[in-house]
Amino acid sequence: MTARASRGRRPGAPDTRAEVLAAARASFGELGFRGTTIRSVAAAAGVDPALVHHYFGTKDDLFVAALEIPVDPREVMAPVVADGPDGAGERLLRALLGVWDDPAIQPGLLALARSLLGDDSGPMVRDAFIPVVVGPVLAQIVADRPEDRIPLVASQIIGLVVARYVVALPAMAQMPAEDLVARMGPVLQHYLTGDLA
Amino acid sequence: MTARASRGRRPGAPDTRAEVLAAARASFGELGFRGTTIRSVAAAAGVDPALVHHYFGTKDDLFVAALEIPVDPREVMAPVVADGPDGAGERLLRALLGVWDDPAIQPGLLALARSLLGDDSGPMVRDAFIPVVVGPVLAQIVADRPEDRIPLVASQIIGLVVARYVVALPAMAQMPAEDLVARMGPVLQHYLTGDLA
DNA sequence: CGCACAATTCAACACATGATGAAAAACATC
DNA sequence: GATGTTTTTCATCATGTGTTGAATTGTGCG
Repeated sequence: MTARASRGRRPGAPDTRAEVLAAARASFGELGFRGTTIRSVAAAAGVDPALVHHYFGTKDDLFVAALEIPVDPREVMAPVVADGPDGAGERLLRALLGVWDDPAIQPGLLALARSLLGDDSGPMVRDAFIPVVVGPVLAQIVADRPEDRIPLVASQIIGLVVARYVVALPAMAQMPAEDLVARMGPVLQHYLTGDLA
Repeated sequence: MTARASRGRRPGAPDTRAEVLAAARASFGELGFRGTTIRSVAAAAGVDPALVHHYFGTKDDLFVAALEIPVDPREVMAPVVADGPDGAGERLLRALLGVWDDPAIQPGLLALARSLLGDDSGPMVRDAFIPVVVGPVLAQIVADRPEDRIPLVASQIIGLVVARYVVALPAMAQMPAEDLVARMGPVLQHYLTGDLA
Protein backbone atom coordinates (compact mmCIF):
# COMPACT_ATOMS: atom_id res chain seq x y z
CA MET A 1 0.00 0.00 0.00
CA THR A 2 1.52 3.31 -1.08
CA ALA A 3 1.62 5.83 1.72
CA ARG A 4 -0.02 9.09 0.84
CA ALA A 5 1.96 11.33 3.11
CA SER A 6 1.72 14.57 1.13
CA ARG A 7 -0.83 17.28 1.62
CA GLY A 8 -2.73 18.78 -1.20
CA ARG A 9 -4.63 17.73 -4.23
CA ARG A 10 -3.95 14.43 -5.86
CA PRO A 11 -2.90 14.33 -9.54
CA GLY A 12 -5.41 13.32 -12.14
CA ALA A 13 -9.17 13.32 -11.88
CA PRO A 14 -10.06 10.73 -9.29
CA ASP A 15 -13.73 10.68 -8.35
CA THR A 16 -12.95 10.60 -4.68
CA ARG A 17 -16.37 11.87 -3.71
CA ALA A 18 -18.03 8.87 -5.31
CA GLU A 19 -15.62 6.51 -3.60
CA VAL A 20 -16.44 8.03 -0.25
CA LEU A 21 -20.16 7.77 -0.91
CA ALA A 22 -19.89 4.15 -1.97
CA ALA A 23 -17.87 3.30 1.11
CA ALA A 24 -20.40 5.07 3.29
CA ARG A 25 -23.32 3.23 1.70
CA ALA A 26 -21.65 -0.08 2.22
CA SER A 27 -20.88 0.66 5.84
CA PHE A 28 -24.30 2.08 6.69
CA GLY A 29 -25.83 -0.99 5.06
CA GLU A 30 -23.63 -3.38 6.95
CA LEU A 31 -23.22 -1.75 10.33
CA GLY A 32 -25.96 0.85 10.49
CA PHE A 33 -25.62 4.53 11.31
CA ARG A 34 -24.07 4.14 14.74
CA GLY A 35 -21.72 1.39 13.69
CA THR A 36 -20.36 3.54 10.90
CA THR A 37 -17.62 6.00 11.76
CA ILE A 38 -16.31 8.77 9.58
CA ARG A 39 -12.81 7.39 10.00
CA SER A 40 -13.83 3.92 8.83
CA VAL A 41 -15.54 5.34 5.76
CA ALA A 42 -12.50 7.45 5.00
CA ALA A 43 -10.18 4.49 5.42
CA ALA A 44 -12.30 2.36 3.11
CA ALA A 45 -12.23 5.11 0.51
CA GLY A 46 -8.52 5.71 1.00
CA VAL A 47 -8.83 9.34 2.05
CA ASP A 48 -8.42 11.47 5.14
CA PRO A 49 -11.49 11.78 7.38
CA ALA A 50 -11.57 15.56 6.93
CA LEU A 51 -12.36 14.99 3.28
CA VAL A 52 -15.55 13.22 4.19
CA HIS A 53 -16.65 16.33 6.01
CA HIS A 54 -15.46 18.50 3.16
CA TYR A 55 -17.69 16.71 0.67
CA PHE A 56 -20.67 15.78 2.77
CA GLY A 57 -20.70 17.90 5.89
CA THR A 58 -21.83 16.18 9.05
CA LYS A 59 -22.28 12.47 9.54
CA ASP A 60 -26.03 13.00 9.35
CA ASP A 61 -25.63 14.68 5.99
CA LEU A 62 -23.50 11.80 4.78
CA PHE A 63 -26.22 9.43 5.86
CA VAL A 64 -28.89 11.34 3.99
CA ALA A 65 -26.71 11.29 0.88
CA ALA A 66 -26.21 7.56 1.26
CA LEU A 67 -29.95 7.01 1.39
CA GLU A 68 -30.54 8.59 -1.99
CA ILE A 69 -31.38 5.65 -4.15
CA PRO A 70 -30.93 5.95 -7.93
CA VAL A 71 -34.37 4.68 -8.70
CA ASP A 72 -37.83 6.13 -8.42
CA PRO A 73 -40.09 3.84 -6.39
CA ARG A 74 -43.04 4.86 -8.51
CA GLU A 75 -41.36 3.67 -11.70
CA VAL A 76 -40.52 0.38 -10.06
CA MET A 77 -44.08 -0.11 -8.93
CA ALA A 78 -45.85 1.12 -12.06
CA PRO A 79 -45.95 -2.31 -13.79
CA VAL A 80 -46.98 -3.88 -10.51
CA VAL A 81 -50.06 -1.75 -10.11
CA ALA A 82 -50.92 -1.37 -13.78
CA ASP A 83 -53.03 -4.51 -14.05
CA GLY A 84 -54.78 -4.31 -10.70
CA PRO A 85 -54.90 -6.92 -7.97
CA ASP A 86 -54.98 -10.07 -10.10
CA GLY A 87 -51.51 -11.53 -10.33
CA ALA A 88 -50.13 -8.62 -8.39
CA GLY A 89 -48.49 -10.88 -5.82
CA GLU A 90 -46.06 -12.28 -8.32
CA ARG A 91 -45.48 -8.94 -10.05
CA LEU A 92 -44.75 -7.30 -6.70
CA LEU A 93 -42.29 -9.99 -5.79
CA ARG A 94 -40.49 -9.77 -9.11
CA ALA A 95 -40.23 -6.01 -8.86
CA LEU A 96 -38.84 -6.28 -5.36
CA LEU A 97 -36.29 -8.90 -6.28
CA GLY A 98 -35.38 -6.83 -9.30
CA VAL A 99 -34.34 -3.80 -7.34
CA TRP A 100 -32.80 -5.70 -4.44
CA ASP A 101 -30.71 -7.80 -6.78
CA ASP A 102 -29.43 -4.73 -8.65
CA PRO A 103 -25.90 -4.01 -7.39
CA ALA A 104 -26.32 -0.30 -8.11
CA ILE A 105 -29.37 -0.10 -5.90
CA GLN A 106 -28.89 -2.62 -3.14
CA PRO A 107 -26.30 -0.74 -1.05
CA GLY A 108 -28.63 2.21 -0.58
CA LEU A 109 -31.57 -0.04 0.14
CA LEU A 110 -29.51 -1.91 2.69
CA ALA A 111 -28.55 1.33 4.38
CA LEU A 112 -32.18 2.31 4.56
CA ALA A 113 -33.28 -1.07 5.78
CA ARG A 114 -30.61 -1.28 8.41
CA SER A 115 -31.59 2.14 9.65
CA LEU A 116 -35.25 1.22 9.89
CA LEU A 117 -34.47 -1.98 11.71
CA GLY A 118 -31.88 -0.59 14.02
CA ASP A 119 -33.76 2.51 15.10
CA ASP A 120 -30.51 4.31 14.49
CA SER A 121 -31.97 7.42 13.05
CA GLY A 122 -34.92 7.69 15.34
CA PRO A 123 -38.52 7.01 14.49
CA MET A 124 -38.71 9.56 11.72
CA VAL A 125 -37.62 7.30 8.90
CA ARG A 126 -39.82 4.55 10.19
CA ASP A 127 -42.92 6.63 10.64
CA ALA A 128 -42.48 8.53 7.41
CA PHE A 129 -41.19 5.99 4.93
CA ILE A 130 -43.39 3.00 5.33
CA PRO A 131 -46.84 4.51 5.76
CA VAL A 132 -46.27 7.33 3.31
CA VAL A 133 -44.31 5.64 0.56
CA VAL A 134 -45.25 2.00 0.76
CA GLY A 135 -48.83 2.13 1.92
CA PRO A 136 -50.41 4.05 -0.96
CA VAL A 137 -48.73 1.80 -3.50
CA LEU A 138 -49.97 -1.36 -1.89
CA ALA A 139 -53.42 0.18 -1.59
CA GLN A 140 -53.70 0.04 -5.36
CA ILE A 141 -53.35 -3.70 -5.55
CA VAL A 142 -55.43 -4.98 -2.68
CA ALA A 143 -58.86 -6.27 -3.47
CA ASP A 144 -60.49 -4.74 -0.39
CA ARG A 145 -59.97 -4.06 3.31
CA PRO A 146 -56.57 -2.38 2.91
CA GLU A 147 -56.30 -1.78 6.63
CA ASP A 148 -56.26 -5.54 7.13
CA ARG A 149 -54.40 -6.71 4.06
CA ILE A 150 -51.58 -4.20 3.82
CA PRO A 151 -50.00 -5.03 7.17
CA LEU A 152 -49.97 -8.71 6.28
CA VAL A 153 -48.37 -8.08 2.89
CA ALA A 154 -45.88 -5.77 4.55
CA SER A 155 -45.01 -8.36 7.16
CA GLN A 156 -44.15 -10.97 4.54
CA ILE A 157 -42.17 -8.50 2.45
CA ILE A 158 -40.26 -7.32 5.49
CA GLY A 159 -39.54 -10.91 6.42
CA LEU A 160 -38.32 -11.64 2.93
CA VAL A 161 -36.04 -8.62 2.82
CA VAL A 162 -34.60 -9.24 6.26
CA ALA A 163 -34.07 -12.95 5.78
CA ARG A 164 -32.70 -12.73 2.25
CA TYR A 165 -30.74 -9.49 2.19
CA VAL A 166 -30.32 -7.85 5.58
CA VAL A 167 -29.49 -10.76 7.83
CA ALA A 168 -28.82 -12.93 4.79
CA LEU A 169 -29.76 -16.29 6.18
CA PRO A 170 -28.08 -18.79 3.86
CA ALA A 171 -31.14 -20.91 3.04
CA MET A 172 -33.11 -17.80 2.14
CA ALA A 173 -30.32 -15.85 0.49
CA GLN A 174 -29.48 -18.74 -1.77
CA MET A 175 -32.99 -19.73 -2.83
CA PRO A 176 -33.20 -19.21 -6.60
CA ALA A 177 -35.41 -16.27 -7.49
CA GLU A 178 -37.78 -18.36 -9.59
CA ASP A 179 -38.30 -20.83 -6.75
CA LEU A 180 -38.91 -17.98 -4.37
CA VAL A 181 -41.46 -16.36 -6.66
CA ALA A 182 -43.24 -19.67 -7.16
CA ARG A 183 -43.43 -20.35 -3.45
CA MET A 184 -44.10 -16.91 -2.00
CA GLY A 185 -46.08 -15.40 -4.84
CA PRO A 186 -49.26 -17.31 -3.96
CA VAL A 187 -48.93 -16.22 -0.33
CA LEU A 188 -48.68 -12.56 -1.26
CA GLN A 189 -51.59 -13.03 -3.63
CA HIS A 190 -53.62 -14.59 -0.84
CA TYR A 191 -52.91 -11.64 1.40
CA LEU A 192 -53.86 -9.24 -1.41
CA THR A 193 -57.02 -10.84 -2.73
CA GLY A 194 -57.71 -14.18 -1.08
CA ASP A 195 -60.23 -15.15 1.56
CA LEU A 196 -59.19 -13.36 4.72
CA ALA A 197 -60.62 -13.98 8.16
CA MET B 1 -35.04 13.87 42.16
CA THR B 2 -33.01 13.39 45.31
CA ALA B 3 -29.30 13.77 44.70
CA ARG B 4 -27.30 10.79 45.82
CA ALA B 5 -24.07 12.55 46.59
CA SER B 6 -22.70 10.20 49.20
CA ARG B 7 -20.38 7.30 48.64
CA GLY B 8 -21.03 3.93 50.05
CA ARG B 9 -23.76 1.43 50.36
CA ARG B 10 -27.35 2.54 50.31
CA PRO B 11 -29.62 1.73 53.27
CA GLY B 12 -32.09 -1.10 53.03
CA ALA B 13 -32.10 -3.98 50.58
CA PRO B 14 -32.66 -2.45 47.16
CA ASP B 15 -32.30 -4.93 44.32
CA THR B 16 -30.10 -2.62 42.36
CA ARG B 17 -28.66 -5.39 40.27
CA ALA B 18 -32.10 -6.24 38.92
CA GLU B 19 -32.80 -2.58 38.20
CA VAL B 20 -29.60 -2.34 36.20
CA LEU B 21 -30.39 -5.50 34.28
CA ALA B 22 -33.91 -4.32 33.47
CA ALA B 23 -32.60 -0.96 32.30
CA ALA B 24 -30.00 -2.69 30.16
CA ARG B 25 -32.57 -5.00 28.60
CA ALA B 26 -34.82 -2.11 27.74
CA SER B 27 -31.99 -0.15 26.20
CA PHE B 28 -30.52 -3.05 24.23
CA GLY B 29 -34.01 -3.81 22.97
CA GLU B 30 -34.67 -0.25 21.95
CA LEU B 31 -31.30 0.99 20.75
CA GLY B 32 -29.27 -2.16 20.19
CA PHE B 33 -25.84 -2.96 21.54
CA ARG B 34 -24.00 0.02 20.06
CA GLY B 35 -26.72 2.48 20.92
CA THR B 36 -26.60 1.44 24.53
CA THR B 37 -23.98 3.00 26.78
CA ILE B 38 -23.02 1.93 30.23
CA ARG B 39 -23.68 5.46 31.44
CA SER B 40 -27.18 5.53 29.99
CA VAL B 41 -28.02 2.20 31.60
CA ALA B 42 -26.65 3.42 34.92
CA ALA B 43 -28.61 6.64 34.65
CA ALA B 44 -31.83 4.79 33.90
CA ALA B 45 -31.23 2.54 36.91
CA GLY B 46 -30.25 5.49 39.09
CA VAL B 47 -26.74 4.24 39.91
CA ASP B 48 -23.14 5.08 39.13
CA PRO B 49 -21.70 3.52 35.95
CA ALA B 50 -18.99 1.74 37.93
CA LEU B 51 -21.73 -0.30 39.59
CA VAL B 52 -22.75 -1.70 36.25
CA HIS B 53 -19.23 -3.05 35.88
CA HIS B 54 -19.22 -4.23 39.43
CA TYR B 55 -22.23 -6.42 38.87
CA PHE B 56 -21.85 -7.45 35.26
CA GLY B 57 -18.25 -6.91 34.20
CA THR B 58 -17.75 -5.66 30.67
CA LYS B 59 -20.41 -4.30 28.38
CA ASP B 60 -20.30 -7.56 26.47
CA ASP B 61 -20.97 -9.46 29.67
CA LEU B 62 -23.90 -7.17 30.42
CA PHE B 63 -25.24 -7.88 27.00
CA VAL B 64 -25.00 -11.62 27.47
CA ALA B 65 -26.80 -11.29 30.80
CA ALA B 66 -29.54 -9.24 29.14
CA LEU B 67 -30.06 -11.93 26.54
CA GLU B 68 -30.84 -14.58 29.13
CA ILE B 69 -34.52 -15.09 28.69
CA PRO B 70 -36.51 -16.57 31.59
CA VAL B 71 -38.08 -19.22 29.43
CA ASP B 72 -36.79 -22.40 27.88
CA PRO B 73 -37.46 -22.39 24.13
CA ARG B 74 -38.00 -26.14 24.24
CA GLU B 75 -40.82 -25.81 26.75
CA VAL B 76 -42.44 -23.16 24.64
CA MET B 77 -42.24 -25.29 21.54
CA ALA B 78 -43.19 -28.61 23.10
CA PRO B 79 -46.96 -28.19 22.56
CA VAL B 80 -46.29 -26.91 19.08
CA VAL B 81 -44.41 -30.00 17.97
CA ALA B 82 -46.33 -32.53 20.03
CA ASP B 83 -49.04 -33.17 17.48
CA GLY B 84 -46.92 -33.07 14.35
CA PRO B 85 -47.40 -30.92 11.28
CA ASP B 86 -51.20 -30.80 11.15
CA GLY B 87 -52.41 -27.58 12.70
CA ALA B 88 -48.88 -26.65 13.61
CA GLY B 89 -49.09 -23.28 11.87
CA GLU B 90 -51.67 -21.96 14.29
CA ARG B 91 -50.01 -23.57 17.32
CA LEU B 92 -46.68 -22.06 16.34
CA LEU B 93 -48.22 -18.65 15.96
CA ARG B 94 -49.99 -18.83 19.31
CA ALA B 95 -46.82 -19.93 21.05
CA LEU B 96 -44.90 -17.07 19.48
CA LEU B 97 -47.46 -14.46 20.38
CA GLY B 98 -47.62 -15.94 23.86
CA VAL B 99 -43.97 -15.32 24.60
CA TRP B 100 -43.71 -12.03 22.77
CA ASP B 101 -46.74 -10.64 24.57
CA ASP B 102 -45.37 -11.65 27.97
CA PRO B 103 -43.92 -8.51 29.61
CA ALA B 104 -41.41 -10.59 31.56
CA ILE B 105 -40.02 -12.07 28.37
CA GLN B 106 -40.37 -9.44 25.71
CA PRO B 107 -37.52 -7.13 26.77
CA GLY B 108 -34.96 -9.91 26.43
CA LEU B 109 -36.43 -11.05 23.15
CA LEU B 110 -36.31 -7.51 21.86
CA ALA B 111 -32.67 -7.20 22.84
CA LEU B 112 -31.93 -10.41 20.99
CA ALA B 113 -33.94 -9.41 17.95
CA ARG B 114 -32.40 -5.99 17.76
CA SER B 115 -28.97 -7.52 17.95
CA LEU B 116 -29.70 -9.97 15.16
CA LEU B 117 -31.13 -7.27 12.97
CA GLY B 118 -28.52 -4.68 13.68
CA ASP B 119 -25.48 -6.88 13.26
CA ASP B 120 -24.31 -5.26 16.43
CA SER B 121 -22.74 -8.27 17.96
CA GLY B 122 -21.25 -9.62 14.82
CA PRO B 123 -22.41 -12.65 12.91
CA MET B 124 -22.03 -15.04 15.81
CA VAL B 125 -25.51 -14.63 17.23
CA ARG B 126 -26.98 -14.75 13.77
CA ASP B 127 -25.13 -17.79 12.63
CA ALA B 128 -25.54 -19.65 15.88
CA PHE B 129 -29.01 -18.81 17.08
CA ILE B 130 -31.21 -19.26 14.11
CA PRO B 131 -29.82 -22.38 12.48
CA VAL B 132 -29.01 -24.12 15.74
CA VAL B 133 -31.97 -23.20 17.92
CA VAL B 134 -34.79 -22.50 15.53
CA GLY B 135 -34.05 -24.85 12.69
CA PRO B 136 -34.28 -28.17 14.51
CA VAL B 137 -37.56 -27.17 16.12
CA LEU B 138 -39.15 -26.23 12.85
CA ALA B 139 -37.85 -29.42 11.31
CA GLN B 140 -40.21 -31.35 13.56
CA ILE B 141 -43.33 -29.74 12.13
CA VAL B 142 -42.70 -29.60 8.42
CA ALA B 143 -44.31 -32.24 6.26
CA ASP B 144 -41.28 -32.70 4.02
CA ARG B 145 -38.49 -30.81 2.24
CA PRO B 146 -37.29 -28.91 5.32
CA GLU B 147 -34.58 -27.17 3.34
CA ASP B 148 -37.29 -25.49 1.26
CA ARG B 149 -40.01 -25.00 3.83
CA ILE B 150 -38.08 -23.79 6.86
CA PRO B 151 -36.70 -20.64 5.23
CA LEU B 152 -40.18 -19.66 4.11
CA VAL B 153 -41.66 -20.18 7.56
CA ALA B 154 -38.75 -18.29 9.06
CA SER B 155 -39.24 -15.40 6.65
CA GLN B 156 -42.87 -14.96 7.68
CA ILE B 157 -42.09 -15.26 11.37
CA ILE B 158 -39.27 -12.76 11.08
CA GLY B 159 -41.58 -10.40 9.24
CA LEU B 160 -44.22 -10.78 11.90
CA VAL B 161 -41.80 -10.14 14.75
CA VAL B 162 -40.20 -7.15 13.07
CA ALA B 163 -43.44 -5.55 11.97
CA ARG B 164 -45.33 -6.17 15.19
CA TYR B 165 -42.72 -5.86 17.91
CA VAL B 166 -39.36 -4.56 16.74
CA VAL B 167 -40.31 -1.74 14.40
CA ALA B 168 -43.85 -1.83 15.79
CA LEU B 169 -45.75 -0.67 12.74
CA PRO B 170 -49.09 0.54 14.08
CA ALA B 171 -51.35 -1.49 11.80
CA MET B 172 -49.46 -4.65 12.65
CA ALA B 173 -48.81 -3.93 16.30
CA GLN B 174 -52.46 -3.23 16.94
CA MET B 175 -53.96 -6.16 15.07
CA PRO B 176 -55.82 -8.28 17.64
CA ALA B 177 -54.06 -11.58 18.28
CA GLU B 178 -57.06 -13.66 17.25
CA ASP B 179 -57.33 -11.84 13.93
CA LEU B 180 -53.66 -12.30 13.35
CA VAL B 181 -53.81 -16.01 14.07
CA ALA B 182 -56.81 -16.42 11.79
CA ARG B 183 -55.12 -14.59 8.94
CA MET B 184 -51.52 -15.74 9.20
CA GLY B 185 -52.08 -19.21 10.58
CA PRO B 186 -53.16 -20.64 7.21
CA VAL B 187 -50.12 -19.11 5.55
CA LEU B 188 -47.73 -20.69 8.02
CA GLN B 189 -49.60 -23.96 7.59
CA HIS B 190 -49.24 -23.68 3.85
CA TYR B 191 -45.51 -23.18 4.18
CA LEU B 192 -45.29 -26.16 6.55
CA THR B 193 -47.45 -28.70 4.78
CA GLY B 194 -49.16 -27.26 1.75
CA ASP B 195 -48.42 -27.66 -1.94
CA LEU B 196 -45.07 -26.04 -2.55
CA ALA B 197 -43.55 -25.35 -5.96
C1' DC C 1 -18.89 -3.31 69.69
C1' DG C 2 -15.49 -4.57 66.19
C1' DC C 3 -14.58 -6.59 62.01
C1' DA C 4 -15.18 -8.50 57.41
C1' DC C 5 -17.65 -8.16 53.43
C1' DA C 6 -20.78 -6.21 50.02
C1' DA C 7 -22.59 -2.26 47.81
C1' DT C 8 -21.91 2.30 46.08
C1' DT C 9 -19.80 6.66 44.50
C1' DC C 10 -15.95 9.53 43.16
C1' DA C 11 -12.00 10.29 40.41
C1' DA C 12 -9.38 9.32 36.76
C1' DC C 13 -7.49 7.00 32.61
C1' DA C 14 -6.83 5.55 27.69
C1' DC C 15 -8.95 5.70 23.70
C1' DA C 16 -12.40 6.78 20.11
C1' DT C 17 -15.50 9.97 17.69
C1' DG C 18 -17.27 13.95 14.95
C1' DA C 19 -15.65 18.01 13.57
C1' DT C 20 -12.73 22.44 12.45
C1' DG C 21 -9.10 25.13 10.34
C1' DA C 22 -4.71 25.82 8.20
C1' DA C 23 -1.16 24.35 4.95
C1' DA C 24 -0.04 22.37 0.65
C1' DA C 25 -0.63 20.51 -4.12
C1' DA C 26 -3.06 20.33 -8.60
C1' DC C 27 -5.74 22.45 -12.01
C1' DA C 28 -7.92 26.04 -14.90
C1' DT C 29 -8.02 30.61 -16.53
C1' DC C 30 -6.25 35.00 -17.92
C1' DG D 1 3.70 32.98 -15.22
C1' DA D 2 0.45 34.60 -11.72
C1' DT D 3 -3.74 33.96 -9.52
C1' DG D 4 -7.92 31.90 -7.84
C1' DT D 5 -10.24 27.72 -6.93
C1' DT D 6 -10.60 22.94 -5.77
C1' DT D 7 -8.92 18.98 -3.56
C1' DT D 8 -6.39 16.78 0.05
C1' DT D 9 -3.78 15.97 4.35
C1' DC D 10 -2.10 17.29 8.88
C1' DA D 11 -2.94 18.89 13.39
C1' DT D 12 -5.94 19.66 16.83
C1' DC D 13 -10.10 20.19 19.70
C1' DA D 14 -14.23 19.06 22.59
C1' DT D 15 -16.77 15.45 23.93
C1' DG D 16 -18.09 10.79 24.83
C1' DT D 17 -17.14 5.81 25.96
C1' DG D 18 -15.72 1.64 28.54
C1' DT D 19 -13.17 0.71 32.32
C1' DT D 20 -10.30 0.60 36.79
C1' DG D 21 -9.20 1.44 41.58
C1' DA D 22 -9.69 3.72 45.92
C1' DA D 23 -12.64 5.69 49.45
C1' DT D 24 -16.90 5.45 51.87
C1' DT D 25 -21.19 3.53 53.83
C1' DG D 26 -24.30 -0.21 55.40
C1' DT D 27 -25.10 -4.96 56.95
C1' DG D 28 -24.43 -9.28 59.31
C1' DC D 29 -21.95 -12.05 62.46
C1' DG D 30 -19.19 -13.34 66.45
